Order: sequence, then structure tokens, then C-alpha cells
Amino acid sequence: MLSEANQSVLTNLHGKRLHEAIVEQFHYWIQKGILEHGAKLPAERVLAEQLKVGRGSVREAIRTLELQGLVTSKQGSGTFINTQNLNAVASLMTFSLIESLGDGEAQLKDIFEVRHLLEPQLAALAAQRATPEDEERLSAILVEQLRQIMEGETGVDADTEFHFALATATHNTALIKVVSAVEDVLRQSRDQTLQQPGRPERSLNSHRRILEMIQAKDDLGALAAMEHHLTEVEPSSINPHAQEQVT
Amino acid sequence: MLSEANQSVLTNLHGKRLHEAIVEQFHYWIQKGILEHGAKLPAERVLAEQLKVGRGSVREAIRTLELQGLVTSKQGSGTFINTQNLNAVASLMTFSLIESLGDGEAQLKDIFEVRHLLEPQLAALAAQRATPEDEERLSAILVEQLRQIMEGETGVDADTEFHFALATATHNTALIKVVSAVEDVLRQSRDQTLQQPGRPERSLNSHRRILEMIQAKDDLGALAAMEHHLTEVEPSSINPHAQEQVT
DNA sequence: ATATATAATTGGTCATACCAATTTATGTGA
DNA sequence: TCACATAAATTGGTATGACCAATTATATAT
Repeated sequence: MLSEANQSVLTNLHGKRLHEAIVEQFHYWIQKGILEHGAKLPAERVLAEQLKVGRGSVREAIRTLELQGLVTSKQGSGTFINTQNLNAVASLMTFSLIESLGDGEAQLKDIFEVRHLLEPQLAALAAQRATPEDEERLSAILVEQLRQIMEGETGVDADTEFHFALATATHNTALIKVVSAVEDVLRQSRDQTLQQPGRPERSLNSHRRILEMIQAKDDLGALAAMEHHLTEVEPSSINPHAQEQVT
Repeated sequence: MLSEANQSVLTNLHGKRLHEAIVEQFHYWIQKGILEHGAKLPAERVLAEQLKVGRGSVREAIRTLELQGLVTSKQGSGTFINTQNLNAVASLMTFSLIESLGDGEAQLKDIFEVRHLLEPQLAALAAQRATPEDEERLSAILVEQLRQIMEGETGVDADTEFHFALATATHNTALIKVVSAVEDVLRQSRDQTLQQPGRPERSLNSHRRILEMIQAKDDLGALAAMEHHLTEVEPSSINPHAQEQVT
């Protein structure tokens, strides 16, 4: 099996950490079919000796493989290959593809796209379900946003708060989690977006329109208002042009 | 900061492994805002002492957090919180979604509602952007799903894989992360859903229809097909009736 | 042959020691 | 005083050895 696993197998450490090299070795073995589904790995101690590494490194590697869904460990019995779980292999393949894409602005555009998918419908839901307390809360946030803007701030915090409160008004806990995650990522960049002159005021105005629609229980109106709002606050940097901004 | 981290913090080991409990503790700290982006963690040795655990367990926990994109370690300097990247947010999202799911089926309904908001539009996007490779991949998954069904299985894995691949076909990394988080949470319950007679076949058929629409680049058709699919696979357990199932 | 008790196996955890990269402190010379 | 080289302290990375806990394999008694 893996008996010929000597130090020569793990020599490709390009600054990589040892357990990472071990993980790659297993990826190779699995992909090559040397380790099939259900196969039992040698005991950690044996594996450590065969690979000429410490047991700790083996364990850290196994931890990684376990998180990737490729193996499962059970105390007393052993560690087993688990390729039945397609999620594991497939998601890892796409993983490497995705990771190669830079962490630059492409992701920001993606996030806005997610917002476009989610938030208009979210607004519609909120219009259907918002309680008087929800509406009051949204209204209070807009007051705060106005105050921040008048004091020369951008109003980012209030802006984020508004979207979060809107999610809360749907009374859907899962939706709240998802939206707050997305908004969290956005908050960093949102400050820049709102830096452009006139943007904070326009954002506030479209927020007001959304709230009006919600108060009127007009779900389709809320949907449209949110769609409009998102289009308006969208950073122009998503466009290839207009890259220059005051730093 | 985390100075008050004594053994009482990690007492919730419901058969969980120690390093897993440590990971959860960090999830909590990060989500609670106690650990913000860029924050430097205490040294592994210190952390081990504070948590009253061995350094090895701390390292295995850090390995997990690193794989989830929540921290990055660099030899000589330290380990730092990193919540800027999308992987990190997705990890925390899954974590908190699962956490809130504990109470019962009320939240399951919420998750399905999120799917109803997201996936039809996701399908439409996929129809616009899917490459021939994406379509081939989707097609292959349906073949696998058919195989699983013919062997008497429910085809959950292939089912989950299909939705994930669909997200991939949008070529929107953020969307992929969000959807996979939602799907991850759903996979557990989906097995039950598909247990009902006829369900697996109907699921496969509606998957086929979605793929056809995508191949025809018919985005609105894909949207409608997905909407239909979701309505069809929706667990009747959301309904108070029809609880009895063959064990 | 079956059931039970015992031993061996194996993952899970802890402690200690040393290595390697990095950071910080120190000292020396201009 | 400042700059820069050097040394020390810090911190993640790895290796060993030990012991615990769950599981499996073996042996023993009935």
C-alpha cells in the first residue's frame, strides 16, 4: 500500500508546512485510487513512522482531511477513507479553482450581486410581516442616519443597521443570519462608496422610500424601492471606468 | 480579553472532541466581536494554559480555524484573526445557522424560505453564464443521482451536489459560499425529506428540467423550473400533518 | 458454542524539548 | 543622536514519549 512512503515522498516542501505536505500526499493517493472508499488508514503511530514525521503532524494532516470530508476518525477503531461524500472531493476541486481568483474587487461585485438577489425580496417579505415595532425601529434608524449625515459623517453604521433591521423584520432567523453575514463583508467597502458627494443623502432618501412602502404593506413597492436603492448605492468602481477616487 | 477563559468555558463537551470544543469557543468569541479582524491571538503555549488544555489540542483547533479561513498563522510572528475573506464569513454563517436550528422545525421552514428567495434567481443566473463545462458537470451529477436512486438510495449526496454545482455555474464566489452554507445545513434534513416514496424520482425529474432550461440559456425558464422544484421537494413535515414515516 | 473477562489496538490528550522564522532589545560605531 | 549590526526573546513548527478512553481482538470459563 503506502509502505514505500519514505522521506522521498514528502520532499516537495516548497516552504509548505509539513502537515500540508502530508495532506497533499493523501490527496494524491486518493486521487490515484491507491486509497479507495472505506479503506482503513494505518494507525497514526505507524503512519508517523512510515512518513518519518511526528505523530502530531500526522494528526494535523488528518484533521485537515477530516474537515475536507475525505476521512473520518473514530477513537478505538481507526481512520477511514470516505469518498462517498461527493461534497468533499468536488468542493475541493472547485475550491482550488476559486482560490486562484484574486481576493480583489471581483468579490465585491459578487457580493453586490448577492444583495440584488436577496434584498429586494427580503424587503417584500418585510413589507408583509413587519410589526409596528419593526417599523418604529426602522424609522428610528433613519433619524439616526440623518443625524450622522448632518454631522458630516457618511452614515455607514446607520446604513448597515437599516439593512439588518429590515432582515429582522422578516422574522426569519436564517435570513437574518445570511444577510448580516453579507452586510458584514460589505461594511468595510461601504464607507468608501458613501464617500462620494451626494451619496449619503441619496441613500437616506431611498431608505425612506423603502420604509414608506413597508408601512403601506406594499410588498411589490418595497421590492422595487430596494432594487432602486441597490442600483443607486452600487459602487461605480464595479464599472471598469471611473476608477479614480480621492484617497 | 480571553483572560477569563478557564475550564468552565469548555465544559460543554457532549462527546465532542476537545479541539472541536475549542473551535466552537473561538467561533463564539469571533461572532461576539470579542475577537475582531486583525487581532492577534495569545501564543499557543499561553492559550493552552488559559484553556487548561494541551498545546496539541490548541494547534488542532487552530488548524481547523485556519482551514475555515478564520485565522492565519505565521511562524515567528503569531496567529491572527482574519474575517475579511469570504470563506471566513461562510464558516461562521454555517456555524450560526446550525446553532439556531437546534430548537426545531420552525427554523427549517426559514431555511427553505431563504432557498425560495435565492435559488430560482440563482438558476436564472446560471442559465445566463453556465459554460459547457458547467453543463457537463451538472449532467454528470444527474447521471450519478439516477444511479443512486436505482440502487435504492435516496440520492441526497447527488441532490446537494447539484445545487452546489448550480451555484458554481453562476461564477459568483460569494453566491457559492452562501448557497453552500445553506445547503450544508439542509443536507441533514434532506435525507428525511427524500425518504418519502416517489420523492427521489420527482426530484431527479425537476433537476432535469432545470438543466434543460440552462442548456437552452432560458433564464426565466430556469427560474420557474427551480421554483417548481423547490415547492415539490419541500418537506411536508413543515406541515403539521403527515408526520408518520417508516423507520 | 456462547458468554464473559482480558489483552491489544487505536484515536485523543498532555507534557517537554528542540528547531526555525520573526520580532524586539541591545549595543556599537559613525 | 542616529543607523545598523548583533544578540536575545518570542512564537509557530516539529518530534518523542507517556497516559487515557473507546474499540476490537483474543483467550478463558462454563
